[in-house]
Amino acid sequence: MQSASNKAPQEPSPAVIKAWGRLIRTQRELVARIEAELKKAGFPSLYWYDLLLELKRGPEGRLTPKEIEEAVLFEQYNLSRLLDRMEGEGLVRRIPYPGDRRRQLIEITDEGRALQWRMWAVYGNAINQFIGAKLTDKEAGQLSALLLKLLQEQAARPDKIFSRVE
Amino acid sequence: MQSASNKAPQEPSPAVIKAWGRLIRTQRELVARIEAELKKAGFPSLYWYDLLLELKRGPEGRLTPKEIEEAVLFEQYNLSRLLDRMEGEGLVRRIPYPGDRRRQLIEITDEGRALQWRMWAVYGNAINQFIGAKLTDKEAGQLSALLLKLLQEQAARPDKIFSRVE
DNA sequence: GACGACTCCATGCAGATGCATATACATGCT
DNA sequence: AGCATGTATATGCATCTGCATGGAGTCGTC
Repeated sequence: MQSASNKAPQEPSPAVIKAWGRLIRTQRELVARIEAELKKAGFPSLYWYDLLLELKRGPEGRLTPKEIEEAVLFEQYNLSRLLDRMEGEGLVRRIPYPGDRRRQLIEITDEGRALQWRMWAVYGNAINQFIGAKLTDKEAGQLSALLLKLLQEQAARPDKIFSRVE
Repeated sequence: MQSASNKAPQEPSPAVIKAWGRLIRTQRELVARIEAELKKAGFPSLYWYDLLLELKRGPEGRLTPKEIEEAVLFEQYNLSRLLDRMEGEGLVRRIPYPGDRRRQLIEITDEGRALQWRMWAVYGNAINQFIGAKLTDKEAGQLSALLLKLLQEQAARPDKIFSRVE
């Protein structure tokens, strides 16, 4: 019985360890470089950008905080305060959610849209420089596919199922 | 003249944008999951682990702060204070650097080694669960190779060189 | 329609981070 | 030697984050 489902700690294979190390390091490095570009241009951080972009894509430029949380992987308390700041800068607006007074809708303002747009000029350029210049489109596709596998839930493990006759 | 080397902002290709999005998101998600495992087991964050591991690998378990900075991509001021805390916990020790009194050597203590070891039981298991279970070793190798390309400096762009006759 | 359980968002407080700058030492130039 | 310049680490202060908890509103059940 080789595939016991108990909790015995499993040493990952060297290839897996290496891939994880590279993943964490590459992301940190690239984020640092890109953030530096944004800062150099006088813009706020990537989090602000992600949030603005997500809102812009939402129906009528609106999403609930809960939706934003999932979309950009933010902590609830953190998002709440980020929205305070962004509202203070006039980038978003809190409006009541019809039919449920616990919730609210966050709406991107014209100013918010404009900022997202201006940031993209810098951000897109940085992506191009730090990623586009290093990978062909084909390689980028392979990378996407591999990363997708990491995000996917263990889909009921169809492997070995065939061995369970009946 | 299609490959001008001026600074005109270049829109990255869709494949590249997608790859970048996946990279940033996958890393955040996996780090969050792994950090959650560590916390659940009562351990400090991955930064502490990385630092301890790096020290352990250094000659006699010692590195200068400068070396650590590069190895784990920490900000200087940040590292300085992290070392305060870790020293307070008895995990590392600051010792003078022979021949240069500006510098210092950070030495991992037995306690530090022990913590790194205990954390690995949880960390390794998490890596196995979140990465090892999703990728074959071959795929992990491909992922490593692609990520490596992203970290490598632009090696003198040998493409298109052949078109410059003479 | 009232109570308990739950969901959504906000917030007080402690601790961590970013930024600018300080401190201490080293090194090179004249 | 003396001074300007550079390198290594620390720190004051403002801001941001994490954690626990609070307050308001909803929903199901009786």
